Amino acid sequence: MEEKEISQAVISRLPRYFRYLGVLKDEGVERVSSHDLSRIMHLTASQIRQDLNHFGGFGQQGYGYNVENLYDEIGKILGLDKEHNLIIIGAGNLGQALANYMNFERRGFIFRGIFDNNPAIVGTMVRDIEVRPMEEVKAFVENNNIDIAVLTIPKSCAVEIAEQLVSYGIKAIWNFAHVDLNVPEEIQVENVHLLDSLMKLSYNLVSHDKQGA
Amino acid sequence: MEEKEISQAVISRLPRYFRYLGVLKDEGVERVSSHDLSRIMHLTASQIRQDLNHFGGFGQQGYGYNVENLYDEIGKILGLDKEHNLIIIGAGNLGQALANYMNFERRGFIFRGIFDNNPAIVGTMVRDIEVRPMEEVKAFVENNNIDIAVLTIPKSCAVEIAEQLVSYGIKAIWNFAHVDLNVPEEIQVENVHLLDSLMKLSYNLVSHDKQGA
DNA sequence: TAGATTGTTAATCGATTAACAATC
DNA sequence: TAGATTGTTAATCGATTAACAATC
Repeated sequence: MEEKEISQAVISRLPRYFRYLGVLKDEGVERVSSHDLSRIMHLTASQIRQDLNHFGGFGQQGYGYNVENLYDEIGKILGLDKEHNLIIIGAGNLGQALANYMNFERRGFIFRGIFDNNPAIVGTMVRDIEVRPMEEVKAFVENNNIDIAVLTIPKSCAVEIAEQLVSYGIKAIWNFAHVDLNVPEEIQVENVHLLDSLMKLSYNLVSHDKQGA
Repeated sequence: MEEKEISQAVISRLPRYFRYLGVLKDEGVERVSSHDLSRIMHLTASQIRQDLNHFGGFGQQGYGYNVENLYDEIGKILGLDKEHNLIIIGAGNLGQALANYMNFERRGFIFRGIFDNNPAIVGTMVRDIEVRPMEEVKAFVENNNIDIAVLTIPKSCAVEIAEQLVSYGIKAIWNFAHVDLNVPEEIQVENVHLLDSLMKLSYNLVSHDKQGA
């Protein structure tokens, strides 16, 4: 158990570091100092060094950080060197869009199946995979080593279905339903509450207008 | 200028308050104390009172908060009593999914148009609205009082198109492209970086496994 | 009135920033 | 070696929690 307990604030910044380092790497940049990176990313050099040092001393005094090395290390920290099998629950517009958007695949998130309880949708193809009925989820999860479920179903049934998925052995839920789930704390949940995000945008828009008036 | 400067941490919690109050309202609950609400929402009563008091004294000693009134007030704070016209830039899977998912409409976010530069998509119908070519964006924004643009385009062109949209008069951008935009600070931007969110889930999944081993 | 619960001030906690000795 | 830049400790800042007087 090398790492103690790293705050979610730090974790949330890791994918962004990863992204910027990827760009630098693609540009052929070999090394970067915390100061350089801070200018590009609009945060403080101090914060970058603090963040990275939660996971180890990746830098070298007088030199900075090796871009490719740091990129790889952060990838490993994020678990991108491992493959995760995921299924999508709910083959509506959003479920299908996520299934088709598969930059995720490139990062090790493998789309294995998609399920829906609407007979009109079951049997149709989504990205070479047939939509299966909900009754088959249990067996599918158990037989295919699925650890992530993506919830793109209405909030009215999301809480219940999440509980079922956990009982089938799911370890993590990427929740797009607009409701807070009720699962044991060892199950990882990441919420994407689109309406909340849009409301926040609305607040900032309206309150900025008010101040500018 | 009644409000000074309210932290984004507080703003981020408002939609969640709004959601829970909506549920209570639908259940016919008339009043709620900060303590009751804290138990339901899994946060402290103190935080709820602090958060709400940034915007005014909505409660009453010895009674608590009137559910319907507080719901309405938070709605107003979030700007949900006003209508916003929005357009979607990029009619791929995600753009179409968002166009069709219109719980947003119920909150005053009105879908007015959708644009794409792919000739194979231009002219097709998305939710009774024809996909228009990108050349028409400028005139459309100027003539239809559009204030929000939803970006569901590849990151390779997102930064440039965002700048153009701003020059056409867009006030806010809901950005689904996996890149940080470069717009003046008076333009409100809300990022939805799906891959970042999934990576965070991955981190928590992997690091939890490690600790449980 | 007595009990309940707010609004608000003060205390605590955690996260960010600054500073600097260590070291490449 | 001298200069650069890290890793890390200390200082600051901001956000959360606790406490309590005000008041319905």
